[in-house]
Amino acid sequence: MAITIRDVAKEAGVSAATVSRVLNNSGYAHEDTRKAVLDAIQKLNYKPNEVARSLFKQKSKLIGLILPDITNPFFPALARGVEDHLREEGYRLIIGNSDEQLKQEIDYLDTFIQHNVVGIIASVNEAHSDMLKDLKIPVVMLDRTIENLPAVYADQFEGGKLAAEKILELGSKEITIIRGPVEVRPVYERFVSSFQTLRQAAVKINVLDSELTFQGASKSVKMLFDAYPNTDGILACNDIVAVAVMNEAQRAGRKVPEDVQIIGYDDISICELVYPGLSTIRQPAYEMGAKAAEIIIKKVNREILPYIHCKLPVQFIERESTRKVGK
Amino acid sequence: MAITIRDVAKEAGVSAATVSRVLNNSGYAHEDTRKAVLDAIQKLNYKPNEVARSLFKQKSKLIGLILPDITNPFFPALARGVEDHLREEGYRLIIGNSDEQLKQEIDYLDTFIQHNVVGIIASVNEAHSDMLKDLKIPVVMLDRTIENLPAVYADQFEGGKLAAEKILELGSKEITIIRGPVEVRPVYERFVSSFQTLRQAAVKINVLDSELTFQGASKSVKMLFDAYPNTDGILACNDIVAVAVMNEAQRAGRKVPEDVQIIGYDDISICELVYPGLSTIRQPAYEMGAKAAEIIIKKVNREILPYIHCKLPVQFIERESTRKVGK
DNA sequence: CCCCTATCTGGAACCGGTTACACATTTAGT
DNA sequence: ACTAAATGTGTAACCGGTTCCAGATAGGGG
Repeated sequence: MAITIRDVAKEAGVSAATVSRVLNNSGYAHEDTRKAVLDAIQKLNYKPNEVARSLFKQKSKLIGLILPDITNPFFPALARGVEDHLREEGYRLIIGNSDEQLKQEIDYLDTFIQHNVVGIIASVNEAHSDMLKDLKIPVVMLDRTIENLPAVYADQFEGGKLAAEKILELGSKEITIIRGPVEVRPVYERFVSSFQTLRQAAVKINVLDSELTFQGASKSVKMLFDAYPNTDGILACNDIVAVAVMNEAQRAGRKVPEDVQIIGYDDISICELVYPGLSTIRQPAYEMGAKAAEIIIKKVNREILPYIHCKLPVQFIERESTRKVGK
Repeated sequence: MAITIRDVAKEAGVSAATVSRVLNNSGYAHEDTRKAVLDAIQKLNYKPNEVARSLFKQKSKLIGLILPDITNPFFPALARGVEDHLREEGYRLIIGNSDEQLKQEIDYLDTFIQHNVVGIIASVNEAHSDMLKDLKIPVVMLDRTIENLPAVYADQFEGGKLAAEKILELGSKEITIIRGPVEVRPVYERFVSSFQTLRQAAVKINVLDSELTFQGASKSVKMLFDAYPNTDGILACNDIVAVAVMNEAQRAGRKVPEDVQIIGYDDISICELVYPGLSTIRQPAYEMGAKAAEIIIKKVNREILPYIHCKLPVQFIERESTRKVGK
């Protein structure tokens, strides 16, 4: 059906082997021959079949990406970072949403391998590490970490600490931490770090649990101000929860940031769109994705890499849900 | 390296052809043989190589998806709908963000085909239709339409009309429509429909242009209330712009919905998280994605489909950025 | 002018599946 | 019991590239 390398060979009056050599710049090819082949390729609009290539070479131009849920606004930025960087190098992305389910992760992993992907970028729970352990292709963890695997992630410890320090510095006295699911490692870490930092200060601390999703967040947050009527500072486990809290605060007639300050986590795009703008801890999601892509490509090319952990810095983004520094 | 069909054949004491027949339930296979093969597969944990299969059969288990930008919150829902439905049927997704750029669309399209994808789901501008016209594999348009290609999309005409009718019904007298980029067809259609509906009423109409992105929205909307100080109703081209408008309204000291009502478009997840909750026109994004996946699978299986256009209904979601009906 | 090497090219095997076909063995029908 | 049809299995070719190897030609040095 489609144009094959033998069609090109015939058109150029050479053998398939020669076309292949011209195509890959491998071995010798006389200048005239090369030109004839290139012309034939042009004329027939030939595009080599990646599948055949992949079968013989035992390696494709595909990278598999496993993410918890692309519907959670933190992950599209990661994915975009990965994809943009990968594209420049000629790689394509097969993507799978796992919903944090081991079964789905394994399912995608298996089929990725069946498709000869040359590398895997995964954002999965450490408890599921077994499936990634003895793969014959490189794996890079993204956002999450698993022992002995290279990883790109943001500094949760610093992030949690930073959020706590800021809210203390800005004068909150009874602080409620909204803790996300403890199974999600980075979310748990930022909680622990915030908690420890707050504990060293003379403030009251409340802890409330919440899902990370849109649906879960509004529910968990409903009773917040009934349960802790005197809370005047809130550290949310992510921006979605923070926005839900802001919503609830306004509903409860509390002014943000005058009555209650709120700090989110992630710095997803909506932060600067909501009113008041949401102060937050920024994770450089796009850069994390791009970095993971960069590492996986190096690994695929068998470059030897000195480091295996790439911890990116977070920063406090001041908007309007916290009081102005120095006020 | 990996286990091949011949390894399984040797283990089971049969030929590769027999293993293949058992695997695919094609041709005959004695019950004992079948069992021996299945045992061998189990024992060796054999997973057939999709690449080899794809090469011979000239068709893979891959579908290509081209979206403008996964970072825009409307698209992840689409993608998720596609993926979830595809997964159930054993298909995987190669994904590409185009940023509406023809060059990138073509680039992805070409490589998708090189990878033997069996179908394409695309959300691209009608002006770029040429590249999709004479493909030998099925194409389904998603969110956008192109003549003569099957498409799944939401009813923009109805959506634009609905938004206009609602805001009239709820009493706004000077209505500002924020028009998105006119090149983006569905966005333009909803504008036209709103505009036409409003024109039949005795109200003043303003039109303001804006990008659809987070970055663009806040900028475009900055001068809104200076330019149209008497506007008391706003129809935004999407929810992001609507949220930016809400932000700006509150910043300008105008109460929503008392002083100014706002209706968004899309019903992305943040709508119910912001304060006040954003009334909007809901497009069933997840369902659209799932439907597109369903159609592409049927097409791949050479089912003959009676319809080629699947227009899904939109609905008005009432939240708090509009006054209560009947008040 | 000869030999050695560098350059150039095609044939054939290979990657790991699938399937057409040939051949062998059952099973069934009369 | 004898043939015809149904069942069961292996061999080999094929999908579209890549690469090893052998053979051919050209170029360079002595």
